[in-house]
Amino acid sequence: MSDSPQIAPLLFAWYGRVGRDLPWRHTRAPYRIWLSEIMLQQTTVTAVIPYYQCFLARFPDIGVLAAAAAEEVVEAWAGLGYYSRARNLHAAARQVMELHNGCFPETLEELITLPGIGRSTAGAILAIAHQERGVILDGNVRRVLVRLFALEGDPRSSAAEKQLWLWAESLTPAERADDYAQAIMDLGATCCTPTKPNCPECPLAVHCQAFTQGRQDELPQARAAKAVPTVQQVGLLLADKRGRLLVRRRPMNGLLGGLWEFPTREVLPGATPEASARLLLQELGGSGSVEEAGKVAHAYSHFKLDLRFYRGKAGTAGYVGEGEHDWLTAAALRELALHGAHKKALKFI
DNA sequence: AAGTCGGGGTT
DNA sequence: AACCCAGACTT
Repeated sequence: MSDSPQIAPLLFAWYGRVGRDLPWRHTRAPYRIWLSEIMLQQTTVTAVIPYYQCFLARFPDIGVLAAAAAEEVVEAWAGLGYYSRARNLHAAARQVMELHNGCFPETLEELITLPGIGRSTAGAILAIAHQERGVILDGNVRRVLVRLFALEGDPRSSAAEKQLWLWAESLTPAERADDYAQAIMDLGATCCTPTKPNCPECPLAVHCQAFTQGRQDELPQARAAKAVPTVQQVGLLLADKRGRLLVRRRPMNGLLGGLWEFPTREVLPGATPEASARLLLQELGGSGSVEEAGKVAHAYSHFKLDLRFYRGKAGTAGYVGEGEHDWLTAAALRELALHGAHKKALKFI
Protein backbone atom coordinates (compact mmCIF):
# COMPACT_ATOMS: atom_id res chain seq x y z
CA MET A 1 0.00 0.00 0.00
CA SER A 2 1.48 3.30 -1.03
CA ASP A 3 -0.67 5.17 1.50
CA SER A 4 0.50 3.30 4.58
CA PRO A 5 1.05 5.71 7.47
CA GLN A 6 4.56 6.15 8.88
CA ILE A 7 3.98 4.54 12.24
CA ALA A 8 7.48 3.28 13.05
CA PRO A 9 8.79 6.54 14.59
CA LEU A 10 5.67 6.83 16.73
CA LEU A 11 6.11 3.24 17.92
CA PHE A 12 9.80 3.76 18.71
CA ALA A 13 9.02 6.73 20.95
CA TRP A 14 6.20 4.89 22.72
CA TYR A 15 8.29 1.72 23.12
CA GLY A 16 11.13 3.72 24.63
CA ARG A 17 8.77 5.05 27.29
CA VAL A 18 6.59 2.10 28.25
CA GLY A 19 8.06 -0.99 26.55
CA ARG A 20 8.21 -4.11 28.67
CA ASP A 21 11.44 -5.45 30.16
CA LEU A 22 11.44 -9.16 29.32
CA PRO A 23 14.14 -11.81 29.84
CA TRP A 24 14.72 -12.41 26.10
CA ARG A 25 15.25 -8.71 25.52
CA HIS A 26 18.66 -8.86 27.16
CA THR A 27 20.17 -11.02 24.42
CA ARG A 28 20.55 -11.35 20.68
CA ALA A 29 21.77 -14.94 20.82
CA PRO A 30 19.83 -16.71 18.04
CA TYR A 31 19.30 -19.79 20.23
CA ARG A 32 17.64 -17.76 22.97
CA ILE A 33 15.58 -15.60 20.62
CA TRP A 34 14.46 -18.72 18.77
CA LEU A 35 13.50 -20.47 22.01
CA SER A 36 11.52 -17.45 23.22
CA GLU A 37 9.66 -17.16 19.92
CA ILE A 38 8.67 -20.83 19.93
CA MET A 39 7.56 -20.74 23.57
CA LEU A 40 5.55 -17.59 22.94
CA GLN A 41 3.53 -19.10 20.09
CA GLN A 42 -0.08 -18.94 21.29
CA THR A 43 1.21 -18.56 24.84
CA THR A 44 1.22 -15.56 27.16
CA VAL A 45 4.40 -13.87 28.33
CA THR A 46 3.69 -14.58 32.00
CA ALA A 47 3.29 -18.30 31.29
CA VAL A 48 6.52 -18.44 29.29
CA ILE A 49 8.97 -16.63 31.59
CA PRO A 50 9.56 -19.41 34.14
CA TYR A 51 9.74 -22.08 31.42
CA TYR A 52 12.22 -19.98 29.45
CA GLN A 53 14.55 -19.66 32.43
CA CYS A 54 14.34 -23.33 33.40
CA PHE A 55 14.76 -24.54 29.84
CA LEU A 56 17.92 -22.48 29.34
CA ALA A 57 19.35 -23.75 32.61
CA ARG A 58 18.77 -27.32 31.46
CA PHE A 59 19.69 -26.85 27.77
CA PRO A 60 22.11 -23.87 27.74
CA ASP A 61 22.95 -24.07 24.04
CA ILE A 62 21.79 -25.66 20.83
CA GLY A 63 24.39 -28.41 21.04
CA VAL A 64 23.15 -29.57 24.42
CA LEU A 65 19.57 -29.48 23.17
CA ALA A 66 20.40 -31.47 20.05
CA ALA A 67 22.22 -34.09 22.10
CA ALA A 68 19.35 -34.53 24.57
CA ALA A 69 16.74 -37.26 24.38
CA ALA A 70 13.36 -36.25 22.97
CA GLU A 71 11.65 -37.39 26.18
CA GLU A 72 13.88 -35.08 28.19
CA VAL A 73 12.88 -32.09 26.06
CA VAL A 74 9.17 -32.84 26.40
CA GLU A 75 9.56 -33.11 30.16
CA ALA A 76 11.05 -29.60 30.27
CA TRP A 77 8.00 -28.45 28.28
CA ALA A 78 5.42 -30.20 30.49
CA GLY A 79 2.61 -27.80 31.42
CA LEU A 80 3.33 -25.26 28.70
CA GLY A 81 1.10 -26.88 26.08
CA TYR A 82 1.32 -27.46 22.34
CA TYR A 83 3.95 -30.17 22.73
CA SER A 84 4.64 -30.42 19.01
CA ARG A 85 6.58 -27.22 19.63
CA ALA A 86 8.99 -29.13 21.86
CA ARG A 87 9.31 -31.97 19.34
CA ASN A 88 9.91 -29.50 16.50
CA LEU A 89 12.38 -27.48 18.57
CA HIS A 90 14.39 -30.60 19.25
CA ALA A 91 14.27 -31.74 15.62
CA ALA A 92 15.27 -28.29 14.43
CA ALA A 93 18.23 -28.21 16.84
CA ARG A 94 19.50 -31.47 15.36
CA GLN A 95 18.92 -30.11 11.85
CA VAL A 96 20.96 -26.97 12.61
CA MET A 97 23.79 -29.07 14.06
CA GLU A 98 23.91 -31.40 11.07
CA LEU A 99 23.15 -29.09 8.13
CA HIS A 100 24.47 -25.76 9.39
CA ASN A 101 27.35 -26.88 11.58
CA GLY A 102 25.53 -25.62 14.69
CA CYS A 103 25.18 -22.10 13.31
CA PHE A 104 21.63 -20.75 13.17
CA PRO A 105 20.47 -19.82 9.62
CA GLU A 106 20.28 -16.14 8.71
CA THR A 107 17.92 -16.12 5.74
CA LEU A 108 14.14 -16.29 5.66
CA GLU A 109 14.18 -19.23 3.24
CA GLU A 110 16.48 -21.33 5.42
CA LEU A 111 14.71 -20.41 8.67
CA ILE A 112 11.34 -21.53 7.33
CA THR A 113 12.70 -24.96 6.45
CA LEU A 114 13.25 -25.60 10.17
CA PRO A 115 10.34 -27.43 11.86
CA GLY A 116 8.22 -25.15 14.04
CA ILE A 117 9.39 -21.96 12.31
CA GLY A 118 6.77 -20.39 10.07
CA ARG A 119 6.72 -17.06 8.30
CA SER A 120 6.12 -14.88 11.38
CA THR A 121 8.57 -16.65 13.68
CA ALA A 122 11.20 -16.54 10.94
CA GLY A 123 10.59 -12.80 10.60
CA ALA A 124 10.97 -12.29 14.33
CA ILE A 125 14.26 -14.20 14.41
CA LEU A 126 15.55 -12.27 11.39
CA ALA A 127 14.73 -8.95 13.03
CA ILE A 128 15.59 -9.58 16.67
CA ALA A 129 18.49 -12.02 16.46
CA HIS A 130 20.05 -10.99 13.15
CA GLN A 131 18.99 -7.33 13.03
CA GLU A 132 17.64 -7.58 9.53
CA ARG A 133 14.33 -6.44 8.10
CA GLY A 134 12.19 -9.32 9.35
CA VAL A 135 8.41 -8.95 9.13
CA ILE A 136 6.03 -10.44 11.69
CA LEU A 137 2.29 -11.06 11.83
CA ASP A 138 1.22 -12.47 15.17
CA GLY A 139 -2.00 -12.07 17.13
CA ASN A 140 -0.97 -8.67 18.46
CA VAL A 141 0.04 -7.27 15.09
CA ARG A 142 -3.10 -8.72 13.51
CA ARG A 143 -5.33 -6.86 15.98
CA VAL A 144 -3.39 -3.59 15.66
CA LEU A 145 -3.54 -3.66 11.85
CA VAL A 146 -7.20 -4.67 11.74
CA ARG A 147 -8.02 -1.58 13.80
CA LEU A 148 -5.52 0.68 12.06
CA PHE A 149 -7.12 -0.04 8.68
CA ALA A 150 -10.62 -0.90 10.00
CA LEU A 151 -10.52 -4.27 8.28
CA GLU A 152 -13.94 -5.92 8.16
CA GLY A 153 -14.74 -9.62 8.38
CA ASP A 154 -12.93 -12.59 9.88
CA PRO A 155 -9.26 -11.53 10.28
CA ARG A 156 -8.20 -15.20 10.07
CA SER A 157 -9.67 -15.78 6.62
CA SER A 158 -7.13 -16.36 3.88
CA ALA A 159 -8.13 -13.13 2.13
CA ALA A 160 -7.64 -11.15 5.34
CA GLU A 161 -4.33 -12.86 6.06
CA LYS A 162 -3.09 -11.93 2.62
CA GLN A 163 -4.04 -8.29 3.09
CA LEU A 164 -2.60 -8.18 6.61
CA TRP A 165 0.75 -9.52 5.40
CA LEU A 166 0.85 -6.83 2.73
CA TRP A 167 0.24 -4.17 5.35
CA ALA A 168 2.76 -5.74 7.72
CA GLU A 169 5.39 -5.73 4.98
CA SER A 170 4.77 -2.11 3.98
CA LEU A 171 4.74 -0.81 7.56
CA THR A 172 7.96 -2.52 8.66
CA PRO A 173 10.84 -0.04 8.47
CA ALA A 174 14.16 -0.80 6.81
CA GLU A 175 16.02 0.20 9.97
CA ARG A 176 15.35 -0.98 13.52
CA ALA A 177 13.02 -3.77 12.43
CA ASP A 178 13.86 -5.42 15.75
CA ASP A 179 12.57 -2.48 17.79
CA TYR A 180 9.60 -2.18 15.46
CA ALA A 181 8.61 -5.83 15.92
CA GLN A 182 8.87 -5.72 19.70
CA ALA A 183 7.16 -2.34 19.89
CA ILE A 184 4.12 -3.31 17.84
CA MET A 185 3.76 -6.56 19.78
CA ASP A 186 3.93 -4.62 23.05
CA LEU A 187 1.34 -2.20 21.75
CA GLY A 188 -1.04 -5.04 21.00
CA ALA A 189 -0.35 -6.71 24.33
CA THR A 190 -0.66 -3.68 26.61
CA CYS A 191 -2.54 -0.92 24.76
CA CYS A 192 -4.44 -2.17 21.69
CA THR A 193 -5.94 -5.00 23.75
CA PRO A 194 -8.78 -7.30 22.62
CA THR A 195 -11.32 -5.56 24.84
CA LYS A 196 -11.23 -1.98 26.12
CA PRO A 197 -8.28 -0.72 24.07
CA ASN A 198 -6.54 2.27 25.65
CA CYS A 199 -6.90 4.56 22.62
CA PRO A 200 -6.28 7.84 24.49
CA GLU A 201 -2.72 6.68 25.19
CA CYS A 202 -2.13 4.96 21.85
CA PRO A 203 0.62 6.53 19.73
CA LEU A 204 -1.16 5.36 16.57
CA ALA A 205 -4.60 6.78 17.41
CA VAL A 206 -4.18 9.67 14.98
CA HIS A 207 -3.76 7.15 12.13
CA CYS A 208 -6.25 4.56 13.39
CA GLN A 209 -9.35 4.22 11.23
CA ALA A 210 -11.23 2.20 13.84
CA PHE A 211 -10.62 4.91 16.46
CA THR A 212 -11.49 7.67 14.02
CA GLN A 213 -14.77 5.91 13.33
CA GLY A 214 -15.34 5.17 17.03
CA ARG A 215 -15.44 1.46 16.28
CA GLN A 216 -12.40 0.21 18.21
CA ASP A 217 -14.68 -1.96 20.35
CA GLU A 218 -16.26 -3.62 17.29
CA LEU A 219 -13.02 -4.64 15.60
CA PRO A 220 -11.59 -7.15 15.05
CA GLN A 221 -14.85 -8.93 14.28
CA ALA A 222 -15.29 -12.02 16.45
CA ARG A 223 -14.85 -15.39 14.83
CA ALA A 224 -17.93 -17.56 14.50
CA ALA A 225 -18.05 -19.81 17.56
CA LYS A 226 -18.14 -23.51 16.79
CA ALA A 227 -19.56 -26.21 19.02
CA VAL A 228 -17.00 -28.34 20.83
CA PRO A 229 -17.81 -31.99 21.62
CA THR A 230 -17.32 -33.54 25.04
CA VAL A 231 -15.30 -36.74 25.37
CA GLN A 232 -16.20 -39.02 28.29
CA GLN A 233 -13.33 -40.99 29.81
CA VAL A 234 -12.60 -42.98 32.92
CA GLY A 235 -9.19 -43.05 34.59
CA LEU A 236 -7.82 -45.63 36.99
CA LEU A 237 -5.80 -45.00 40.12
CA LEU A 238 -4.44 -48.53 40.22
CA ALA A 239 -2.43 -49.31 43.36
CA ASP A 240 -0.03 -52.18 43.92
CA LYS A 241 0.56 -53.81 47.31
CA ARG A 242 3.02 -51.08 48.28
CA GLY A 243 0.53 -48.35 47.41
CA ARG A 244 2.33 -47.19 44.29
CA LEU A 245 0.19 -46.12 41.35
CA LEU A 246 0.42 -47.20 37.73
CA VAL A 247 1.27 -44.56 35.11
CA ARG A 248 2.09 -44.91 31.43
CA ARG A 249 3.75 -42.65 28.88
CA ARG A 250 1.72 -41.37 25.96
CA PRO A 251 3.20 -41.98 22.50
CA MET A 252 5.61 -39.24 21.41
CA ASN A 253 3.47 -38.21 18.45
CA GLY A 254 -0.01 -36.75 18.73
CA LEU A 255 -1.95 -35.14 21.54
CA LEU A 256 0.15 -34.52 24.66
CA GLY A 257 2.93 -36.61 23.18
CA GLY A 258 5.48 -37.90 25.68
CA LEU A 259 3.57 -36.91 28.80
CA TRP A 260 2.69 -39.41 31.52
CA GLU A 261 -0.83 -40.29 32.58
CA PHE A 262 -2.89 -42.70 34.63
CA PRO A 263 -4.49 -45.44 32.50
CA THR A 264 -7.70 -44.29 30.85
CA ARG A 265 -10.26 -45.45 28.38
CA GLU A 266 -13.36 -43.98 26.82
CA VAL A 267 -16.68 -44.65 28.45
CA LEU A 268 -18.39 -47.29 26.33
CA PRO A 269 -21.54 -46.09 24.56
CA GLY A 270 -24.52 -47.10 26.66
CA ALA A 271 -22.35 -48.23 29.57
CA THR A 272 -21.94 -46.53 32.92
CA PRO A 273 -18.59 -44.93 33.78
CA GLU A 274 -18.18 -47.43 36.62
CA ALA A 275 -18.64 -50.41 34.31
CA SER A 276 -16.09 -48.91 31.92
CA ALA A 277 -13.68 -48.40 34.79
CA ARG A 278 -14.15 -52.02 35.89
CA LEU A 279 -13.42 -53.15 32.35
CA LEU A 280 -10.29 -51.02 32.28
CA LEU A 281 -9.18 -52.58 35.56
CA GLN A 282 -9.58 -56.09 34.11
CA GLU A 283 -7.78 -55.13 30.91
CA LEU A 284 -4.80 -54.04 33.00
CA GLY A 285 -4.65 -57.28 34.97
CA GLY A 286 -6.34 -55.94 38.08
CA SER A 287 -9.09 -57.61 40.04
CA GLY A 288 -12.14 -56.81 42.07
CA SER A 289 -14.29 -53.74 42.11
CA VAL A 290 -13.53 -50.06 41.63
CA GLU A 291 -14.28 -47.17 43.93
CA GLU A 292 -15.24 -43.71 42.74
CA ALA A 293 -12.47 -41.18 43.45
CA GLY A 294 -13.46 -37.91 41.80
CA LYS A 295 -14.16 -36.07 38.61
CA VAL A 296 -11.98 -33.79 36.48
CA ALA A 297 -13.05 -31.36 33.76
CA HIS A 298 -10.47 -30.27 31.21
CA ALA A 299 -11.01 -27.98 28.22
CA TYR A 300 -9.11 -27.94 24.95
CA SER A 301 -9.62 -25.74 21.93
CA HIS A 302 -11.52 -28.37 19.98
CA PHE A 303 -13.05 -30.66 22.61
CA LYS A 304 -13.87 -30.94 26.29
CA LEU A 305 -12.79 -33.79 28.48
CA ASP A 306 -15.01 -35.21 31.21
CA LEU A 307 -12.77 -37.59 33.14
CA ARG A 308 -13.96 -39.69 36.10
CA PHE A 309 -11.33 -41.38 38.25
CA TYR A 310 -11.75 -44.68 40.12
CA ARG A 311 -9.52 -46.47 42.57
CA GLY A 312 -8.62 -50.10 42.00
CA LYS A 313 -6.24 -52.80 43.22
CA ALA A 314 -3.63 -54.44 41.03
CA GLY A 315 -3.92 -58.20 40.65
CA THR A 316 -1.10 -60.64 41.20
CA ALA A 317 -0.78 -61.03 37.42
CA GLY A 318 0.58 -57.51 37.27
CA TYR A 319 0.47 -55.05 34.43
CA VAL A 320 -0.56 -56.39 31.02
CA GLY A 321 -0.83 -53.16 29.00
CA GLU A 322 1.46 -52.02 26.21
CA GLY A 323 4.18 -49.37 26.11
CA GLU A 324 6.35 -47.68 28.70
CA HIS A 325 4.87 -47.70 32.20
CA ASP A 326 5.90 -47.37 35.83
CA TRP A 327 4.64 -47.76 39.40
CA LEU A 328 5.22 -44.57 41.36
CA THR A 329 4.65 -43.16 44.83
CA ALA A 330 2.55 -40.06 45.39
CA ALA A 331 5.71 -38.03 45.94
CA ALA A 332 7.20 -39.24 42.65
CA LEU A 333 3.96 -38.50 40.82
CA ARG A 334 4.07 -34.87 41.85
CA GLU A 335 7.46 -34.51 40.16
CA LEU A 336 6.35 -36.32 36.99
CA ALA A 337 5.64 -34.69 33.60
CA LEU A 338 1.93 -35.44 33.85
CA HIS A 339 -0.92 -34.84 31.43
CA GLY A 340 -2.60 -31.68 32.76
CA ALA A 341 -5.98 -33.28 33.39
CA HIS A 342 -4.28 -36.07 35.35
CA LYS A 343 -2.32 -33.59 37.42
CA LYS A 344 -5.68 -32.46 38.73
CA ALA A 345 -6.35 -36.05 39.85
CA LEU A 346 -3.41 -36.01 42.28
CA LYS A 347 -5.74 -34.53 44.88
CA PHE A 348 -7.70 -37.78 44.86
CA ILE A 349 -4.78 -39.95 46.02
C1' DA B 1 -10.19 -24.00 3.84
C1' DA B 2 -10.72 -26.49 7.85
C1' DG B 3 -8.97 -29.19 11.57
C1' DT B 4 -5.30 -30.28 15.14
C1' DC B 5 -2.80 -28.97 18.95
C1' DG B 6 -2.80 -26.85 25.75
C1' DG B 7 -3.20 -24.37 29.35
C1' DG B 8 -4.06 -20.30 31.76
C1' DG B 9 -5.56 -15.55 32.19
C1' DT B 10 -9.23 -12.16 31.30
C1' DT B 11 -13.78 -10.64 30.86
C1' DA C 1 -18.83 -19.73 29.27
C1' DA C 2 -16.23 -17.50 25.64
C1' DC C 3 -12.33 -15.39 24.08
C1' DC C 4 -7.51 -14.67 23.63
C1' DC C 5 -2.52 -15.63 23.51
C1' DA C 6 5.02 -13.38 19.91
C1' DG C 7 1.26 -19.87 15.12
C1' DA C 8 2.65 -23.98 12.67
C1' DC C 9 1.38 -27.97 10.58
C1' DT C 10 -1.59 -31.53 8.42
C1' DT C 11 -5.27 -32.97 5.63
